[in-house]
Amino acid sequence: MRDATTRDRIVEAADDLFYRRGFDHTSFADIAGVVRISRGNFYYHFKTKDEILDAVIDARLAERRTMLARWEVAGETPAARIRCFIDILIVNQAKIERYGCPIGTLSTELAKLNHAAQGEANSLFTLFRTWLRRQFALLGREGDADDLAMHLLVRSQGVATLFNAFRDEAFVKREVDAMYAWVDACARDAAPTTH
Amino acid sequence: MRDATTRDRIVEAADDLFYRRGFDHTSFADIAGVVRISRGNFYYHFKTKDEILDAVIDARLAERRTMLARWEVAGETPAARIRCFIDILIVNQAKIERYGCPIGTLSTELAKLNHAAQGEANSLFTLFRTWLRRQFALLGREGDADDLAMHLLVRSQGVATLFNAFRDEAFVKREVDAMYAWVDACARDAAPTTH
DNA sequence: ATCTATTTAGGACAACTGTCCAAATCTGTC
DNA sequence: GACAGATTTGGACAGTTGTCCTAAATAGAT
Repeated sequence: MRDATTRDRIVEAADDLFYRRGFDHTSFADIAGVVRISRGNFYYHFKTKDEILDAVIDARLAERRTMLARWEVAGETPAARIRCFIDILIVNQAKIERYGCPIGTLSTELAKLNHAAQGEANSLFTLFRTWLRRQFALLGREGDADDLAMHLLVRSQGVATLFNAFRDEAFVKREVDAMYAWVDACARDAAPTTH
Repeated sequence: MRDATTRDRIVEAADDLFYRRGFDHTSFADIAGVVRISRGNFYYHFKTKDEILDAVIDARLAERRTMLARWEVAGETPAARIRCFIDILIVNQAKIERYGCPIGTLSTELAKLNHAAQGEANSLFTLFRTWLRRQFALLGREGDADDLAMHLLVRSQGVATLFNAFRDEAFVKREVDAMYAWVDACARDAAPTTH
């Protein structure tokens, strides 16, 4: 806790490598090579590889939390905030094309490894799910806000997976536009001021 | 090619283990344990682990091809055939809940490993994409058949990923019903016999 | 300048990895 | 029953893995 720079650099490098190569396929040697540190030095900061994973998940949680908070204070409408979420697919296009969604691919990998940190990793999903649910509720869809949140997660995850496979930017644009239209339709259905 | 039983048993066991644990995390020892074979025997049937992966992908391609052909001869409408695809999420519910989609998770893993067989694995996606595209065209949506096919892949992939994370059967049922309704709407939009 | 606690380096350790080989075993034919 | 080819065995191999320990280096306070 005293000198956090080395520990933070380890977490930062592990975060990046876990994303790009996967948790299991990233070795201590890989991380050490990036941080320029002795392999044996890890044990001082983390007792096991799983502890590094926990720290990486915590870092991702904190980062996404501040990102969501930033979207809140913008003073925009709930629909505009939801569009910020959809825009992740555009903003992070290059990385998603190569490595997929950082949250979805980690969750998938840990499920296959039957890893103890599955629940921790899924709390990343839950963070977005809860945030989206609140936005849909503010939109006037209190009744099915959670279903709508899950539906949007479904579509963003699916787009990320297939973009990673086919690497077709036009496909992403089409799907993002369709998600925009879907959010607008959600808002329209909520306001009973029909023609 | 002469005596295929041992080779086939290796491919079958590898197929299962690659799905449940992932390709990278499955060792020769794991497969040998299932097939009850000496570790050294692999080299007689396959020179490298990558050759086993190729054989597994070929086996999956053949299996899915016959499955799609079976859905064709049923004499059903294109919409009914598309529903067969959606029903995979219900029929294979237990496995998808534990291990995700066999095609999507393999594609994702090989992308992270930057593996040479990425293209081979993606041909599994292409198989379904092409088949769905044909069904949507038969439905009268020649113009955007491929977009509709990709959209359905998006949603099934997203549902598989999030089902694997949250393990909520009611969520799958909701999303499958929504996909049913979406297919019906596609058919309705195609036939210009509006009210 | 000395002492103490923190941090790092370098390597030992056993287990496991994919690959590869020589010897043994099995199988079917003459 | 002997032979030849196909199949399998068990282990060698060099490399990598996560873990762990001890000694050295560093930094800060006195």
